[in-house]
Amino acid sequence: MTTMQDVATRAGVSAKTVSRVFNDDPHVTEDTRERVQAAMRELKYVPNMLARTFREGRSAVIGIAVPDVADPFFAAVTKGIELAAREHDMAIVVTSLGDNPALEKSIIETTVRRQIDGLIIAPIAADQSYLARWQDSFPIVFIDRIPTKLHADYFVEDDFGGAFEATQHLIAHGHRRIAIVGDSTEVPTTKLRLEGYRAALEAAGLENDDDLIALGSRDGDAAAHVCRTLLALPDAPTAIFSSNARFSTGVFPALQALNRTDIALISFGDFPMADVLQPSVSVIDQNPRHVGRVAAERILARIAAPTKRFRRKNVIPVKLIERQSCQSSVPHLPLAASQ
Amino acid sequence: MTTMQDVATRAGVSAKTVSRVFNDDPHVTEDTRERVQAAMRELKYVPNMLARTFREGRSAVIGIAVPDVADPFFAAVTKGIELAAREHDMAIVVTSLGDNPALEKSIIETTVRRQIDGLIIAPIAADQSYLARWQDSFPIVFIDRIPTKLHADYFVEDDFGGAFEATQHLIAHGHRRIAIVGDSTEVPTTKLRLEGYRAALEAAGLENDDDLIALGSRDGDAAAHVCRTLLALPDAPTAIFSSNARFSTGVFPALQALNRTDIALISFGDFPMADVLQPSVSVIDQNPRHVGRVAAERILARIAAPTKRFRRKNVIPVKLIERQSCQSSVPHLPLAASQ
DNA sequence: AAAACTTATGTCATCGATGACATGACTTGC
DNA sequence: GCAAGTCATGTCATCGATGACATAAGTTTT
Repeated sequence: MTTMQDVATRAGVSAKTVSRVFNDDPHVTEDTRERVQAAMRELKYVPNMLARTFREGRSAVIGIAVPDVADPFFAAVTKGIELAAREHDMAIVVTSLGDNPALEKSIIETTVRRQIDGLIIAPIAADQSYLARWQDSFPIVFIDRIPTKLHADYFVEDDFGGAFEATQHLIAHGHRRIAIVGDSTEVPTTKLRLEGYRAALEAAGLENDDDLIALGSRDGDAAAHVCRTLLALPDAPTAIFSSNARFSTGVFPALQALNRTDIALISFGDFPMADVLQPSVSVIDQNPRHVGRVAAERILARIAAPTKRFRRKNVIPVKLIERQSCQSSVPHLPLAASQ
Repeated sequence: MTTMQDVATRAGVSAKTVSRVFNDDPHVTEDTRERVQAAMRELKYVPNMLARTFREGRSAVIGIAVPDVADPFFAAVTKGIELAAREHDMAIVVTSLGDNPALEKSIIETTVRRQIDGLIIAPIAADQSYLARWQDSFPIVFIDRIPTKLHADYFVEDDFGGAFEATQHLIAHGHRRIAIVGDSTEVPTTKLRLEGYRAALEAAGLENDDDLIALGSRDGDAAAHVCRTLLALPDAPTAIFSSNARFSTGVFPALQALNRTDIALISFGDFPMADVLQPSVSVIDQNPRHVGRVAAERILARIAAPTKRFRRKNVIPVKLIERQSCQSSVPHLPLAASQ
């Protein structure tokens, strides 16, 4: 590793002068500048970022903590963050939190020690109060899920609105018995989506049947199982609202295996190939890349202007992408309540 | 930010003693240790990793550079690397190279300045000689594609073998006119897959029709277009070998749109939902997570034993996953050549 | 021509943790 | 009772880059 001192010796100047040349300081004669540059080239000098960032106390790194980097949703979020970060010469350190909430805190703390300049987190635990002590060291932005027991910036999708729209869409296609599948209502996101679902049913004057609320799945396979149970009910649903793309990729094959593609399906969250499945699956699109970008931009803005005030709560609108999966031939029954 | 000096002052000792307590040095009295630990707790001391790693000249970071973090294949590779790295308290810094080969070098150089301890790269450019100068600073491991103009460790899938097997599989299902779709043969991976394809045709005594070699696509959409062109040929293929999952996700919908799911399809590289499409798509599975893990383990092994010798070239076997997409009802024609 | 300023370059200290070595207190052995 | 040894703790220098300040030339002003 060539250091500035090595270059300085070679060029017959002091390390400080090399530093000046490197940083385009105008107070260097053309002659000296050229000698130093020649020395840098000969010795293939490359700055030691670690030294510089250490001195400045900042690492030019944004930490990202998501449940799973390999999940298409978070992979896309990561990409959005990366592109925005790169425009400011920032690198990203990525961590998967996994699915054990108990580990969240320690995983984050390992990341934090690296003097990151900002943290973007999609938490899995039910309490983020442990992050409070870091908040005056660097900005923290939550994505996908709102922070619990902590005040911090967040960018979440419109869970309530999206769920409402999805459910309404199913109702508009004539469905009256609509099930909701997903994980636990302890997940704030899921709770909101359930509320949106319920609100849409109520707005249409449909009754809320608890048998059709099939939450609590842990993964796609569990959702598939839940789905089979639902269809075996005496008064089975004609439509399923999957509250999360992760479960949709379990539910869809289950319907297919049962040869029940007549059951309508709508997914909160787009997923790969959803548009070419048969039937293609209608979804509420969350635009993960955009979520990543705005979260990164907020981090960067907060770094640039630490005292400026920003809107803390940010809800990103979602968009219904209509495909085929809700067009099953259900007779258009009159709604129970009048229009 | 509390420093060791702060803790030291609080506990009435020197910074060095705090360092000793922190690093479990036995030469500290129980009494002092407790006082220091109390001070650490009160001041919420957290070590400054940047200072430590700067002093040691290592950053405890593995750099990862892939064409696109959001691509499911590389997202899975990344996850594999992350899990292996975490076991050694290493973090990962992820970078997308994009699709402009001219930018590869500069993107990598920005990453390298951060004094990474190792680099895992899936290159996109046709020349990696620029990496030579880094090789004695830290280990470099190539994945997915072999290095060009550089000697370095690599872990690649069995491109030739997988392509051979895929093509053979199509032949075994009665196909005689088999097209290959993919990107440019300038990509080493694609070149090898083309060779595997050709070898399989030859082994079966089938002639090689250049009209069926439809390489050069840039993305899924281009592949879809190529696919339509192929099917419009007077003597159209009955089967398509997609040399890359990225293109399969373009080809499949194209076949579907044309209502030509009778055309057999096999993909080099599994992709999300391939198993639930109709027909489900047979693939050559590359096990990206495993690729990531072994690459990371090699980096870690090289860091631990810099002088040890390792096998540089590593070919990871691939596995044919048979699904429905090759079972189209093509009459079993006799092979042109005798068995 | 002396004072005042400008300009190129150098010296030193610093960021936080920690190795190398020093010091001083106390113990052990003969 | 004193040399040698053990142990807790401290001091200093270091990693590489760079701000603050210093110096030594040359230039302008009066």
